[in-house]
Amino acid sequence: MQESYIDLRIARTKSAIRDALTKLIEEKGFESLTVKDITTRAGINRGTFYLHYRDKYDLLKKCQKEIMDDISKIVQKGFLRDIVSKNSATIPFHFSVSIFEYLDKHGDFMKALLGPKGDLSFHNMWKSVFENNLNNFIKRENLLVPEEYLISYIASAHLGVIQQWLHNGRKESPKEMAKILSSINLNGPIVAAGLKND
Amino acid sequence: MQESYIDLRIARTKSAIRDALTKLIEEKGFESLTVKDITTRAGINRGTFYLHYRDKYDLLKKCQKEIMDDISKIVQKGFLRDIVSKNSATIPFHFSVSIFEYLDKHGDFMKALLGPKGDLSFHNMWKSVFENNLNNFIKRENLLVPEEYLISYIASAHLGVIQQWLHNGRKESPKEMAKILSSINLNGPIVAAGLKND
DNA sequence: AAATCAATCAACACTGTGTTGATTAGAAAA
DNA sequence: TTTTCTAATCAACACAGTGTTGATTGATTT
Repeated sequence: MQESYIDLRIARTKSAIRDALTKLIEEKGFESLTVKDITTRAGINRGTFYLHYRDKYDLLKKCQKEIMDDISKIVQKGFLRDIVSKNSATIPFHFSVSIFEYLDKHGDFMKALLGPKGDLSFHNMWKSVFENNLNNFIKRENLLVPEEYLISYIASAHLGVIQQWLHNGRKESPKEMAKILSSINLNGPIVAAGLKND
Repeated sequence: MQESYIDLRIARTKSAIRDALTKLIEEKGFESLTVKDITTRAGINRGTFYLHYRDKYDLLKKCQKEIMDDISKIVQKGFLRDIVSKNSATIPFHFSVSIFEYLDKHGDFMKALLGPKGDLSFHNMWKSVFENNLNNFIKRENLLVPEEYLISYIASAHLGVIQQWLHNGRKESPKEMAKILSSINLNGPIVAAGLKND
């Protein structure tokens, strides 16, 4: 079996483009960077960029799609496991760990895109992932507050913690982070803040 | 006392520009819109725009600064009240109501800027407001989780609920929204979701 | 009614875009 | 190795939007 479906030149060019993209997003933010910036940084001709991507938005979209496809697989795995275990009393801990492990693996790119100069639509994709997941676990009969606000609350909170973790340089392990999240979720932020002895 | 410090023509032009900005952000997002778009929509000459703003970023910055100045005043008022009442056991309810009332008053602009096609730096400004406020209320001795993650969690969660509320057309009253937030904060999201009887 | 100054308009150079066609060079296949 | 591909290069193009200029118009103020 021949493995040479990809030309080495293409692989080199593409990874140079994506490395340049990651760095430039952190430096000046996605909207401020130009195709010229990317190709200069990547050390390739500007025309070459257009052989692979329609424009900088197309590049970003393709990078993000790869990420979200991976995440879908992780979500599916977690979903199957939960069907088996039938334990939906808490936001699944193992799913949470898997997510942090994935984020860790793609740390630089994630930090750039989920950071303060990142891409808002990518933020929203992540929120949607959490929102969809929450829909599978919420018991609609017992809600103390409107479902939509509860879901927004949790999804945004989780994204916020992830962003903070990426910003801090990912010092805590994925397991530690999952524990922190589940601790706040279970006790509630007020108890976690030590403002109420429950 | 003469009130005519501002020329009517300037006032008209500026409000036309800001109305156009609000609508265009909702339609195509801030980054995609051009100065030409704004002036065409506002019915003014493109050159006129540059008499008032350096570029579209300057316009956005000035709009946002007005908002954040107002918010600072609201925060200060709340802070003074809390010094008097000494009741810091909960995230202050009245502060929360004031914020929702302010957001309601500037609903269209807020929805545009805090929405999915809005401006990330404005999102971050709001998060900072919440984070700074939380720093005044957290008891650092009793924390169950690292302070920074707890703060990120709450700040992001609150912004998320606000965004959802703006997106939904602000159907609930500011008081209702403040109640919803404090309910989740006090009980914790898991209890609020009916997944644990506490 | 006169003075003031915001707004208009046309023209300018400049930067980045996306596409073209001819050429070069490096990877794959013989 | 040599030959064959084809990715990458390069220069040139029209086009969009930018930010600035100087002369002119006209609404508002005094």
